[in-house]
Amino acid sequence: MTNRDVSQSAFRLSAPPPDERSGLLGRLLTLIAYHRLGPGDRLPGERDLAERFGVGRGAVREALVVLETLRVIERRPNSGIYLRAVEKQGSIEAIVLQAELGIPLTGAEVREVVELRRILEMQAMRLAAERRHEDDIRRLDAILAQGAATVSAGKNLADDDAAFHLAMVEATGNHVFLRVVHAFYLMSRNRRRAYFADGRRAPLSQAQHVAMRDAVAAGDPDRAEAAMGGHLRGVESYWLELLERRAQDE
Amino acid sequence: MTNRDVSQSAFRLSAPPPDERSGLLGRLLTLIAYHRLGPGDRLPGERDLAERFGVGRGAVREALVVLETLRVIERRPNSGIYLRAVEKQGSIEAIVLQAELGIPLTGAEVREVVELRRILEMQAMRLAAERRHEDDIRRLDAILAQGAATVSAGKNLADDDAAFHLAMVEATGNHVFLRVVHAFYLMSRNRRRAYFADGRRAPLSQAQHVAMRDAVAAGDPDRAEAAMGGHLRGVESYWLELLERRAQDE
DNA sequence: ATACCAAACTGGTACTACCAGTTCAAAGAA
DNA sequence: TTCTTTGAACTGGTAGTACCAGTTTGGTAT
Repeated sequence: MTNRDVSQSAFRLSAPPPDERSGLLGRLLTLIAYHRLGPGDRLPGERDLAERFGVGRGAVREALVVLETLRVIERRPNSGIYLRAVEKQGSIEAIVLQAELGIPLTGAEVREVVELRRILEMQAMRLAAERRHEDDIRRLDAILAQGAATVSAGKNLADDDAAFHLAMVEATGNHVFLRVVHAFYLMSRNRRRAYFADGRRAPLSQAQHVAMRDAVAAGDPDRAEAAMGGHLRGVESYWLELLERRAQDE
Repeated sequence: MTNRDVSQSAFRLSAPPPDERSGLLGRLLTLIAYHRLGPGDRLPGERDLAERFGVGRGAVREALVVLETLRVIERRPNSGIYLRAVEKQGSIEAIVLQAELGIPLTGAEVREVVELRRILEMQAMRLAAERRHEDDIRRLDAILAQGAATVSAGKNLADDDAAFHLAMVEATGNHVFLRVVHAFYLMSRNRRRAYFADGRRAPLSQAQHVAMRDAVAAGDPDRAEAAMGGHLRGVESYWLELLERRAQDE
């Protein structure tokens, strides 16, 4: 790439999946990254942005509303648009958005997500084992059956895997809990698909899932937690190894 | 300014308007509640909503964009606007929005938030005690000093309390963790202020906070976790008693 | 009863116009 | 020169219009 202007960002190069950051939101984040804007910095005005991106002002405003909702920016009437301390004040959904736009998580974020996921899911297993109802077990079984079909067909288990883990959290009966974990699965969908691209991993996951289901059905929190712990160890090692590989590439 | 760390803290809990539901967002949610709309149901068209609320279509669209990013609704081009399974698929920030609009949490939500908060903060204390740096301890001390001043002045400790707990999570070094807990504190700010409206609670909280700070500074995860556990027990009992009182009123 | 088609309606988008504040630099007063 | 004033330019907030390209729907012809 030789030519470099604002619209052709250097940011795109660092994104392994050139997942068409064509959307206005992506282009806005690209602009922020390109100009190295930090907390407190002021963005161009709405009219300026609209002209720069070749879209209407309404479209720009809608994108800005999203970023404001996610606590990425702050819009001060009659003054301007300002960046907030993203890494501290941003919402969890902001990371989800980031993932949807094809912006990969930073190394630090990956480690943090992995750590938090473990905390949440380990506790979820305890609660699920203590409180599970028949409906929960039936839902788990249905997902496992679906997963078995997916494995047989040689398809990607990623979504069935997510459904299983989310159903486990749902079995805690805590919907707020479910929302939080759901956000984590939304932000890591691409990585999960990549993980299961290696077909050998799916059967192992399925087997571990079955063990987890049984522990929960038996109402054994300790066994359930241990099963989840072992399951997560395998997944986490993949994520962290991937980080090391990425670090060596640079 | 000596306590610049505190006042210039990244956490702005001073919220948007705790105002009535005068905003378009609140009116939209009111409409949804009034018509008893559930998952899958279709909302009136944008033009209809605009006329109904006496605002421009652009304003309606911006409100809808917010609800869509929070996964409350789904907008299908050339078809309509549909409600999603809020309690399962909605984002955590949707609850924050709800709180900002003055819509109280349901009893189930309160119990779930309390439970999840305990899980998160107990683990946060362990990690904080293991990893705390000097900066973290200094930040905690600054917040405690600020809190002491607040108590002396007889003011409401709510925001200092939140700042302390968030600083604890920040001491884990996990920013994603911080984001999640931050959302919890955003959604419960009003309740926290009500809690500290009884001035007798502030000194107790301060004392417990000091104990927690010491345990973390000493690098003792078990003591830190236990201190947080005791602290939370008191707070939780207030929340749950409040629920019983509310239930009896009905 | 079925197949078909056109009108009505939908969200997506651009553009214009106006308001009410903020910002800031130039003009004026000390 | 230094400080004050003031006004023009600019800002986000909002309403309104027009058009596009699909979906939905109801009535017509088969």
